[in-house]
Amino acid sequence: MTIKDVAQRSGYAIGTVSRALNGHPDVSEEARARIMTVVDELGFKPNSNARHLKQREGNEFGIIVKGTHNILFASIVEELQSHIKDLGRSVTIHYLDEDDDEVEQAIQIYREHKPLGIMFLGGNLNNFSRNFKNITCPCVLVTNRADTLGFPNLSSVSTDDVVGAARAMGVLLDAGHSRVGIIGGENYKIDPRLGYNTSHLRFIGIQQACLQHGVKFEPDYQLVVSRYSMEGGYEAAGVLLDRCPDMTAILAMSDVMAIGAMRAILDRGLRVPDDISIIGYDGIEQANFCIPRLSTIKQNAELLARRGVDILLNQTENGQTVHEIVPFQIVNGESVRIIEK
Amino acid sequence: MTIKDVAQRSGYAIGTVSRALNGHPDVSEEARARIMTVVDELGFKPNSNARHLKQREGNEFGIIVKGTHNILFASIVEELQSHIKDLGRSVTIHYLDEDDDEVEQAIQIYREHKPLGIMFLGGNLNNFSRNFKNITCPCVLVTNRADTLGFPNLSSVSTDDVVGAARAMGVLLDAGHSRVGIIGGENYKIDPRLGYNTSHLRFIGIQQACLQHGVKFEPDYQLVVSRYSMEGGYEAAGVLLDRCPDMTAILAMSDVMAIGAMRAILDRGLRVPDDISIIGYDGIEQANFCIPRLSTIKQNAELLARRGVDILLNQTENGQTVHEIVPFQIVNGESVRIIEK
DNA sequence: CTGAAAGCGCTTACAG
DNA sequence: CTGAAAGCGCTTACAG
Repeated sequence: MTIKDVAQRSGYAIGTVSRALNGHPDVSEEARARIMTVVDELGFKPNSNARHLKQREGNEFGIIVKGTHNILFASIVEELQSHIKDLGRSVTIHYLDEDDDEVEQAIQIYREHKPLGIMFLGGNLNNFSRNFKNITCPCVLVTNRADTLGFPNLSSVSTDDVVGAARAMGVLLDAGHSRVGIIGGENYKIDPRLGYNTSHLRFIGIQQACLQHGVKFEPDYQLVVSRYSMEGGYEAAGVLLDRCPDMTAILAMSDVMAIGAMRAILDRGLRVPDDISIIGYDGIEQANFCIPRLSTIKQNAELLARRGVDILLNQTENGQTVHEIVPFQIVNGESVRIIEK
Repeated sequence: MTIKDVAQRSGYAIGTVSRALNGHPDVSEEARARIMTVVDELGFKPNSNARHLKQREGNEFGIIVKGTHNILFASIVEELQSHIKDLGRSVTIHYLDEDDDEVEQAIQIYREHKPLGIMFLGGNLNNFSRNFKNITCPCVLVTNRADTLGFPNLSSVSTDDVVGAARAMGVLLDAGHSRVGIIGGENYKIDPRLGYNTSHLRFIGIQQACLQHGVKFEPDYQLVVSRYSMEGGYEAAGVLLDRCPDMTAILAMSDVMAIGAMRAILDRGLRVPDDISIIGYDGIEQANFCIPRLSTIKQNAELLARRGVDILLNQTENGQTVHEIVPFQIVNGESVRIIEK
């Protein structure tokens, strides 16, 4: 079943069928109606390989999601989809492995789909700086800053991770916790001119908060690095509990790690927040279903998505890139105890 | 950058380049080496649109995942990927919306990718019975039974949902709970000759367990239908708590619903399991990090995946379909209390 | 408004 | 073992 069958059956040439199918204006109402009838009768669906192979410019947006397990991304994707649909545009979502090179994949997608624009959910600045020059359509990086990269077609919209982490730490310090364990992601090396990765930014925020509060910060002692998962958080909390007996609180750089940490604390016979307070980061749905409810820094998924779409659309029209910061919200759950001084 | 560039630079014809690229045997070592060098130099990647357009048979498997939010599926996908890679095969994963027609999508993928075989993660029997006849490559449906459909190229591997749910209910009944609330998914209508959907099978299992234990089962009173989400479980539990004041336990047809229900119970000032016991279904990672740990029926993701791959590979070789049942495991968490009689 | 034809980047019989 | 050529199913100038 190809466009040829539709042409034959409708009595028009395949070129006309193609034009009708793609909503070109230069097709008579009569032809359009006849062709559409046949398309319905036959249940014809165009072969997207052929279409993409020939088309010089697609009419869809692309979303590249780094990591299928990232719950925050999942909710941003959902918002993204609905916003794009609201605006009458369509979109294809590409899920990548956590450790795939998202820019390399994007180059492939760019060649093969010629999207109107690409949204990246999560990204590694190293990958961008190395290869992004090969992509020339409008793009926006969501949840990471891209201003330091200086590409003329790459916008970004993100939460200020330095300030967010500083506020998270501030919550604990204000509550009287001066011995705080940190569960963080890895601060992988980036050329400092490119900026920092998310974990590193949050690290800086924590450092700043300690400085402001006049509290000593000893990463070698207080910080344990782990994967962004419940299991990772569980293990890291175990290490911290062993290493820092005087610790009264834990800051986890993501909610999933915090949830793992909570379980580890309980398994040691301690209680949250009575013995150990805990604060997470991201504000995923699950944080609100935890027992006790998790205090956290909630990234505004809805706004990140909406601004991401608007920025990208705007960029396709006038070529202007922007690097926007979206506000976060401090969620006071039940996992932080105020210490009497 | 196309295969033409590689041909030009290597001094071979594009046909030879194509054969070298695809590992055909009839290429001299010399040509292969030279071509591969050029491919590396140029960083050439074949255009998959062109490849798929022309190729009469792809060399990859396809996985179609129904629902991006399904945590059980996510872990099965992970296992699936690694098993397929272990066997030296490659695979493309297609994520679908919860309410997309997975068979219609599969037909499109089948036409455009010509996969060696397709694995479905989750599926609606109605969709299969309506359209699956258009797919003729080997397929396997994972987590649902497909034996009643009788397609000659569709295997299945699943957990016995009737027995699983009966055991879940049995756990509660054995513990002395006779007033049990059920949080279930919708039993949508299927032609009974086709079998039942997952929620319905679990419903039947619960019914059977009650019968066996000589306990009355009144769906209209005891059962609340909801979405498979924490929020859904939360709301459903609220309804049950209002409606059934003498209820001492809840069975949720999925862990995520159970987690939502736990939070709802706490928000009413009740405790798990002291006031209300709860058991889930699926055995997702998160169940083990809950506070209290969730008792549940754990589907064996690793085995479902491994058998799924083996069955599909076997089917590609000898055309035989099988419908396999994989054992589950009862996880005794901390969420079920034994009532003194 | 419509048709005929070129061509997108590959793969694959077919010769040699 | 290698090359020349046909063709996959579309889109898109180009005529008319």
